[in-house]
Order: sequence, then C-alpha cells, then structure tokens
Amino acid sequence: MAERLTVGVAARLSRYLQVLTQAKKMGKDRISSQEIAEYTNINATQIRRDLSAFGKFGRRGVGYRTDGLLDEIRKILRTQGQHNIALVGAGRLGAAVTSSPIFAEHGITIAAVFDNDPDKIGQVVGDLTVSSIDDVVDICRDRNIIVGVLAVPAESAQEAAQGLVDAGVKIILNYSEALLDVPPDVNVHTSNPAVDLLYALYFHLT
Amino acid sequence: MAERLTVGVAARLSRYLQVLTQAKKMGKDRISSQEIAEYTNINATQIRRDLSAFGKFGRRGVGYRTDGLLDEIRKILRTQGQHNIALVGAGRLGAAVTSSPIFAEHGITIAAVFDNDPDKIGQVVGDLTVSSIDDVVDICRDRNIIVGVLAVPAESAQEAAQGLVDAGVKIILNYSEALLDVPPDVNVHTSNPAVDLLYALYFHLT
DNA sequence: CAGAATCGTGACGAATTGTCACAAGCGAGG
DNA sequence: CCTCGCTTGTGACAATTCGTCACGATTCTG
Repeated sequence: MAERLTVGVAARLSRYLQVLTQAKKMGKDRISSQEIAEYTNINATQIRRDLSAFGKFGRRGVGYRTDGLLDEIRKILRTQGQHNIALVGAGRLGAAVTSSPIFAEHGITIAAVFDNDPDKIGQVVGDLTVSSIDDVVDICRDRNIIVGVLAVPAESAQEAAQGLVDAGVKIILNYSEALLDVPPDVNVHTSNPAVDLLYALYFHLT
Repeated sequence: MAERLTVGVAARLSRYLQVLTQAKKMGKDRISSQEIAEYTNINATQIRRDLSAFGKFGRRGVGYRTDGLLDEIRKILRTQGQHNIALVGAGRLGAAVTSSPIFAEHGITIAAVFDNDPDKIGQVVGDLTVSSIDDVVDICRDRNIIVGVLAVPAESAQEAAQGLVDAGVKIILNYSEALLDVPPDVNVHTSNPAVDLLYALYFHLT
C-alpha cells in the first residue's frame, strides 16, 4: 500500500476514476471490468489486475460497486478531500475553466484567479475576484496552493509560470502552447489539443 | 515508411512536433536530442532512435535543423497540409478555442461552429457564423469534415456527439466530462483537466 | 589539427503489457 | 435446492517496449 505506483498504473487508475465518476452520475451503481474496458480501450484483464493489486474490490458474477470503487481508487491515488488551486488568466479560457463543473466534481476548488490586465483585476468571475498577478506569491503561500492552471496567451506563459514557481507552486497545468522553463522539482503538464488531434488523425489515416 | 507506427512512437512524435513548433517560434534553427529530452522528459537516446528509424535527419556534432525535422515528422505522421474541423459549442470554451492560435499553428482550420442555443445561432465568432446544430450533417458532409471538437456541457455532449457521428465525423475531441457512446469506427479523445491534475498530484504527494 | 559536441546504432536486461486459461464466488430462475 | 451464466481474481508465459551503456562516425570551433 505504501509502494509508489508506476506511471502506467497511475495513468490507468486516473482513467478509471473518470469513467466511474460519470457512471455514478448516470445512476449506475454497479460496473464490470468489461464496461470500463469499453470506455477506456484498456484490456479488461488488465483492469482487474490493476485493481486486485490493492485489494479485492469486486464481487464475482456481479462486478464492482461504482461508489465503493471510486473511493478505493481515490484512496490509492491519495487524492481524497479538497484541493485548492490557482488559475492564472481571466480571459476566455479562464472563464471557461471557472464556469466548468469539471474541477469541483473531483474535489478541486479554484481558490484564486489572477491576471495581469488592469482592466480585469477586481472583476468578479464566478464567486471569485480577479487578483493582480503581482500578488500571486502572497496569496498562494497564504492559501497553501501548490497547483496552478495556466490559461494565458503563449507570450505571457513563461512570466506567469515564474510567478507560480516563486509562489511555491509545484504542479502547473499549461494550456498555452508555450514551453516552460521551470526548476526540476516543478511538474509541468502541457495540454495541446491541436497536437492531440494530429496524433488521432494519424491513426485514422492509416 | 508504409508501416503503421505503434501507439508509443506516434505519441512521442507528437510531443516532438509540439516542442519543435515552439522552438521554431523562438527562433531556434537547430536543436539537439538532449534539448528535446529536457522538454519532453523522454530519453535522448530514445528520441534519436525514434527519428533515425525514418531516416538520417540530424548532423553529428550539430543536432537537427528545427525546420527540417518539423517537416519530416509531419511527413511521418502524414498530417501535412490543412485540415478542416468542426466546433460544437459557442459558449465560453468554444470562444476560447476559436480565439486561440493553437490550432492554426498546426495547420488546423476551424471551418464551422455549431450550437443549439437559438440566441447564439447567427452570432459571429472570429470570422465564422454560428450555425444551428441541426445543420451539422449538411455542413460537415459538404466540407468533408471528419474531425469535431466538443465544447458543450456534459448534458448536451451525447446528443452533439451523435450529430457529429451522423455527419460522418470520425474523430471527436471531447472537452466535456461525459462518456460518449459512439460506433467503433469513431475515435473519441476525452480531455479531463481535473483527472490529469489528480494524476499529477499523486506523484507530487509521494 | 585537437577537442568537444552530437548523431546513429548495436546489444542487452528490465519492465510492462497482452493473452489465454481457469477456479471460485455470486445471482437468477426454475 | 440445483444448475447455469456471468464476473472476478490470478497464474503462467510470450511479446513488446523501454532504459541504459557503449562507441564509432561526423561536424564545428578555435
């Protein structure tokens, strides 16, 4: 239980988390490894093996209880409870992020919003007031925030990332196409829909 | 050259594409496997091996020409030229997508925007007019669109996806948290920032 | 010309994954 | 109560992928 998961296992568990969350919302109280396999394109045997490595969560002939499995996976990933994150960028993408239920659904709360545009500072998005990027260090330290989401244009990305790093943020979700230079102890996840699309396109064309 | 790439290789080539695109924008005309490795966390030897499987693109003692390597990878992935895609959802996320340069940078053009809200239909976003989702079949078939981006709330996602499928779309980028039921010949890529975040969080906590 | 940098590539072990198989447990239906 | 179908948990093993070390070949710099 105290062992560190491999990257592959953790990635798959995350997928299961996503499927289970939705299955629960759809009112399914039970789900089989085969059903999860259909939504994730992960081998059903592999799924059972992944799960059984941490305990016997399922019932033979029946499947897994959606609720119970959700809790178990959250325990395994140690991501139960609430997590506060900071959002940088109050533009269109930032607005989309704050108005999406996708974070709240997984126990993630957007606890602060920053921007460098004087016109946007002080504006209210959702139930938060946009703060100046100059205050990122004080506010993040104060609220113990270690995760930041970058929703800024590529030109401002590096500067914004540096602010987050200075504020003690260790995980950055980068929605700009910029490459970020950060210290080795900071983890950057860059999401580029266009590249994902080209990747998908390759498999369609062949 | 005619061989189908494995999933792993194609995924890595996509990462290289992303790095090279940015490196080019930053004015770098040469790049080494070591530099790519730093941005992608992929082993430098692995990178050289991936590339050399398709030809000798680099120059010893120098590195790779950014431009040339970009072209070669595009050739390998067969994603050169322009690609038209459809966007469903003219809300905040849709607006963010249309205003982002991230697609255009990779030769992807948003050729149509759809929504089911009568108030939004007819509005102009960027240089496109929002069409009714009811017209998705006609318009997509007409423009030979096989890729769709879903930027709608989870409640509308399945319905919108069905519209795209009916229109002949084979690749769907799903930005909602919904699970989609589609025919087996349609490829769905779901992007869930919250789940990605929990995944990253696990590795930080251990 | 010497030296540093970098690619291309072989070899090999380690880790991961896919696959088949099957016993054991569970529920439904008669 | 008994049988049948479904599903999990798990072993065994092959296939694939990946990381690592090594090293010759090539190119640029000074």
